[in-house]
Amino acid sequence: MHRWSQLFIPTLREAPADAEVASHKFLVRAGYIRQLAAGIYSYLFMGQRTLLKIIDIVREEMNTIGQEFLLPALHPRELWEESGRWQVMGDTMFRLKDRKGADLCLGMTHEEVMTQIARKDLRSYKQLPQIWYQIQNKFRDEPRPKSGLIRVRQFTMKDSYSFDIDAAGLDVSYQKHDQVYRAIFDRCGLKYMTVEAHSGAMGGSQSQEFMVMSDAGEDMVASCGMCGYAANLEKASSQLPAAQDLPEDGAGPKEVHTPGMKTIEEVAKFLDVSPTQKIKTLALMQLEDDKKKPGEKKTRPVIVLLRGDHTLNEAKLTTALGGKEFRPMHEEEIQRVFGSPAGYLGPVKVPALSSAGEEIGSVTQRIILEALPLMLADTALKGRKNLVAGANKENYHLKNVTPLRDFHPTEWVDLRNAAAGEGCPNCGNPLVVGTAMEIGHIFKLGYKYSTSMGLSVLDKDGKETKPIMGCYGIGVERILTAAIEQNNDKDGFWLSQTIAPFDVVVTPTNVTDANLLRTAEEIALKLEKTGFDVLLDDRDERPGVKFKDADLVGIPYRINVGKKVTEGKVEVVTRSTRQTTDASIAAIEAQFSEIAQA
RNA sequence: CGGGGCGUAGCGCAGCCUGGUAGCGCACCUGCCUUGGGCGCAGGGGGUCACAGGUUCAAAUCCUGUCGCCCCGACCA
Repeated sequence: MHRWSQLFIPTLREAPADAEVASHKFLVRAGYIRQLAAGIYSYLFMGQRTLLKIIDIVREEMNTIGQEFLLPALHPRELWEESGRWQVMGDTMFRLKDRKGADLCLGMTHEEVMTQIARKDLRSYKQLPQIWYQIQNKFRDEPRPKSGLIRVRQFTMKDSYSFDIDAAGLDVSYQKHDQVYRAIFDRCGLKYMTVEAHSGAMGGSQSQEFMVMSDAGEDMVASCGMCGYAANLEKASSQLPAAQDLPEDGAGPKEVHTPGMKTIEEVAKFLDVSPTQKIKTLALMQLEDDKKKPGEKKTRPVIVLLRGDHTLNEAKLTTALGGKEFRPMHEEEIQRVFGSPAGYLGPVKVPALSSAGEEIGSVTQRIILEALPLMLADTALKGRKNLVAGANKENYHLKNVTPLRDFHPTEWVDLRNAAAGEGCPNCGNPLVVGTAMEIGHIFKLGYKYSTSMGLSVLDKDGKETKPIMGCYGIGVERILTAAIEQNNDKDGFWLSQTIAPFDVVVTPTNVTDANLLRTAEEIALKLEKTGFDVLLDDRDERPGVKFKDADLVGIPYRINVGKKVTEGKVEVVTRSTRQTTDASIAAIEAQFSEIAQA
């Protein structure tokens, strides 16, 4: 039994001024955490106790499908050079040097180390499949840590990695994780949803995120209440109602004078057309490492065409560009490619790689083709007619612009952001867009690390084969923050009994009354014997102080030991509902067990 | 990295404009009192006013620089 009077639970009456979201305010006020630096927190008694309970659940469930490892947090540079990520990770990676001057980093994820182990000791297909996991600290020098424990620079992650002989095997490992993750989040008492996720720069592979809807989150999720479709906005698509085309006005593109009109809105209003009848032309520059000149970037113009009222989805564009970075064109680059200042850009008569599939003949020809701008048109423009676009001439726009007649995009791609109210891609029901917090992610990696780091085993036929990998993550602290975001009121928060630091706090209203204190101690001992985690609030404080603290600190039940003791009764209070039930002291084990689960 | 805000006692803040003994509430310690929703009374401890430099007889206050923290954006396997 823990006695509050002897514990360090530094509760605060007021939230720190710099806390914005509920979980941050309450974690500090309840004495769970204290800040050390931006995005770096100490976990105190109550916080650590809760996190350990979460970890117990994660471990128990993960042990049903995998084996627990513990990898180093400190990694040599060479390992990350092999996968190419020493460069890719940029400033997000914490880097340091040892006494000999050798470069090291703090692990932000562990694909490299896991693959290195697999590479050394996996020899045969007979050893597959394998699922290896660990629960460990991750270090990421985030550009902007924020919202208490929600985005931090050091945190606990359960990360697992699967190795399978083929894609069918990976499917099984992936499904196992899906099942286990659901079991974990269910047991932690979270309301969550799963969404299709952007697969990142590597493209193609399947990926699913576990999301908790919350304004404190950092992701946008589009979902359908009818058929259950849900996707991260980075990935979501939608059905659009047919847009009205303008009537043909003469033959072919026609210049119109639009003096000083630069924005879609201005031009649409001036010409009395809808933005849906306009083409939005974005001038971007793709960046790629120059193999001939290390450290320098090779550029290639990318022209993106969207319907006037749509916005570019950068994740989708990154995927379309095969994971390459991009940036907006500089003014002089726009002049060079379009021959016009920004504000009057359009696709007509701009030299770009056409989709007509030019035969790649001579070397010279290939070099020319590789230098041509890419023109990527959003699928919402497909089949449209008589649109308005910039004329690539200052103060002029073009009417009657029809795709495939007046310009030929390199490729048609889904590049736009889906928006609330648009039709679900599966069933057409209007989509809802909301804010969410990511608590887990399962991801089919494919052969990225097997290839870059040279992992192979012998198959049945004695032939070298690359195992296919998956990786799977859970943010341990995010389970706690999500739970608090979901379950709080003005006085504090309540956790599911499975993860709360204690099941119940026993509160004698006055410890100077020997009878009350003794009764409370007896109840606490009995409940502890029954299997509950019990906190006895034996502090010599007024009842109001103890009730306020009990409401604050996340414990799901409270037992008031007060004046009804003379009748042989105490009160059991459920924190979430504040429902109060009288229980008999003599039968407290049974009566409390009926309300809570032992 | 761009924009904004803030650094004064453990927490929340005032004082700064107009330079002159560093304050308030909560928390903390002692005593009395009180005991079902952050009691009351009395006494008390605690601060290099983020740091460095400058101006001045005198700097929390004015000037310059640096650092830290928060928010918005950019960024984010």
